[in-house]
Amino acid sequence: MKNNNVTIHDISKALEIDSSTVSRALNNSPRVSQKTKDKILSKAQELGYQRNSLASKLRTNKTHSIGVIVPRISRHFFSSVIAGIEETAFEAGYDVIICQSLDDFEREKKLMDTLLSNRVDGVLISVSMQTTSYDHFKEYQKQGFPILFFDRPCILENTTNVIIDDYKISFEATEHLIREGYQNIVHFSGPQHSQLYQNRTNGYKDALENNQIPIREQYIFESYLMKEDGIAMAQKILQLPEVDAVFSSNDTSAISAMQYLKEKGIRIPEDIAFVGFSNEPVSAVIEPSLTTVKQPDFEMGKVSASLLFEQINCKPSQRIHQTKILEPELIIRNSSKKTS
Amino acid sequence: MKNNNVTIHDISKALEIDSSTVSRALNNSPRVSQKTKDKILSKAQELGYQRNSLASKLRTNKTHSIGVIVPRISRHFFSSVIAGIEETAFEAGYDVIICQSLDDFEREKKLMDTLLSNRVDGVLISVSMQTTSYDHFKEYQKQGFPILFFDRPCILENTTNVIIDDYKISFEATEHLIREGYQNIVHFSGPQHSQLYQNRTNGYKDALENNQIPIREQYIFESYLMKEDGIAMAQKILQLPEVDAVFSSNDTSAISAMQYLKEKGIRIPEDIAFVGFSNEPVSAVIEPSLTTVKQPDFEMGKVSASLLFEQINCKPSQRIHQTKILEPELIIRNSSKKTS
DNA sequence: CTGTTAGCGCTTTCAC
DNA sequence: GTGAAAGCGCTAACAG
Repeated sequence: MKNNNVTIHDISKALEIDSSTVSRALNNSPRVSQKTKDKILSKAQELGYQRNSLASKLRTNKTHSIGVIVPRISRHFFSSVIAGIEETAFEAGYDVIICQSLDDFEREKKLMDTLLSNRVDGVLISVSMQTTSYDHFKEYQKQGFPILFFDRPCILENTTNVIIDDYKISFEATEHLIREGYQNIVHFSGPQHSQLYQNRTNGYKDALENNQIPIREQYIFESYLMKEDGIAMAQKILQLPEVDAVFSSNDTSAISAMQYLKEKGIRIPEDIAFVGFSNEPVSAVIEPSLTTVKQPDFEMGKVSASLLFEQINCKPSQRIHQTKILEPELIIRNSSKKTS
Repeated sequence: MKNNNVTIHDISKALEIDSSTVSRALNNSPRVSQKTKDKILSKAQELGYQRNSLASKLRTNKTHSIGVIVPRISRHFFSSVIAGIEETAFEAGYDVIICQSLDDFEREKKLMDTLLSNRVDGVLISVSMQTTSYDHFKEYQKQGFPILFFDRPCILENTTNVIIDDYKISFEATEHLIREGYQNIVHFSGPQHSQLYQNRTNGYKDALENNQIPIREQYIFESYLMKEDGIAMAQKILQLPEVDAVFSSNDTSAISAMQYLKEKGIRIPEDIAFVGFSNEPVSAVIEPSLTTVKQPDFEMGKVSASLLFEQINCKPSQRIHQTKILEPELIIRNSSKKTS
């Protein structure tokens, strides 16, 4: 039976080679002869040696790990971003520690703290919905700790952000519906205190205005991304008989709305057009043949991670802070032109 | 501007109190007077002290963290399990490190290694589809390291597992369809080298046999949980005109099958009954009014985490290994009785 | 190419 | 109630 606590010193003793040489061999240093390396490696194997990363991290002050904080990993958008992050991190030899804030501000702060006390080299974060104060982030950053905000940007100056052009794509999606002949377009949005959802709503509004269509506030449905909000949306939409199209910038609620309607046996008329953000695979199932907004989720992960690594490998004083804007894509599968 | 590298020694010097007392105070030891505690705490705040967990973990040989390895966090089943794990871990004061193997055996081994070298106190794992050899797990366990397998059990003796009674629920689901009048029931399954999917297929087969319905091998669709498999399934099902019901124990592929059919403009006849494992929110959207298998995902997370903590807080020699079986639920929303 | 030595930041016995 | 001192396991000058 192997012993769990084999250290380089045990190997050192067994072989009568100094522990520093053992350490070098284990790290594949060119300053150790192949012969000694082989001896050490096979002894390590034999004794069941398992490196203690804690000790090495403590000593070197480099952890080769980054933290990622997202509201919920179950949201398809975020798990795709994480896939992108992991791919880039893997190539760069970094470990990724994934955490979920559950959109809870206190939890988010606690997670930041845990990550920092574990000395991750940097953090990628999509802040919680509840987050309105960015002061503590600023504090960390001032200390030279690399933080990158993705999807939900930090409103402060001199921060690094990777975001999506929500305004533009929402404008385009809405204009698309208008061009197809729809006039009574409902907008499923998210929490309006969120910059991100505000941008989407503004894109929608401006597209209407740009086409001389009046903006009706009762056509804009706010939501807190909960199941109940989706149900409320579904109930509201039934009371607006003139509606002929939906632009959803919030699939989470759109899905529960659909689900609710289906459960009640209510069928949304075929001639109501639906344009959604295809975060969840669900939207593809709901209306796979219709227009969707394809978010650059995986790409966002890759871009964010590379930018963070740039920051990490750069002296705090020389870091360039920027806001990178990624473009979603409007995928028009077939025409949903109004027939009536 | 705060300094990133404030240690207990800096506090110690500033206050002329020994660092050991500072350490005790920071850990809220009863052996320090309230007065000194207050002084130390406020100084720590002032200097922007941030504990170095690496050092403390190294010293105490306790990390208060556990690792979780799942194939993919984007699968709804797994993110629900993780939610359960995190809830229980949080209550117990443990950190959770989430990793995805992407169903890649080599990656899984590497992740195990990383977790171990970071000295997590235990690991919860749902092994990758590719995993056929469990020897390395056994090795770790022999060394007294607590490992718990969930969802996809370890076939070896003396391991702790938390699984779902797949056979039973598949039997019940199939019998339900038979009772409703269906005879030509297709089964969407997963990789047949996986015990889990075998159990599901066996449940399906035995239900047919139990009702004197012949088992037709061409009615059983294997899948590797990839999008292409779903498409292949969809194509196959179109060539079996007598099919009147589907029992899907693999929503991932079922969804892409549905999606493919929708994209092609093919409608599955209304009188084909569908019973699925409702892991993904999608199935609820596809057929929210029909029967589904509700898996105890969140519960599985809670149960698994508690069992792991029991193992952790128990000497290796005194650990009791068991296999806990959780029961899914057949949710019959309304009758899908055959009308023809 | 290998050994000596010091120390990363923290905790914990043992004194007093 | 507080201090002195040792050491967790590893790495990195520096020396030879």
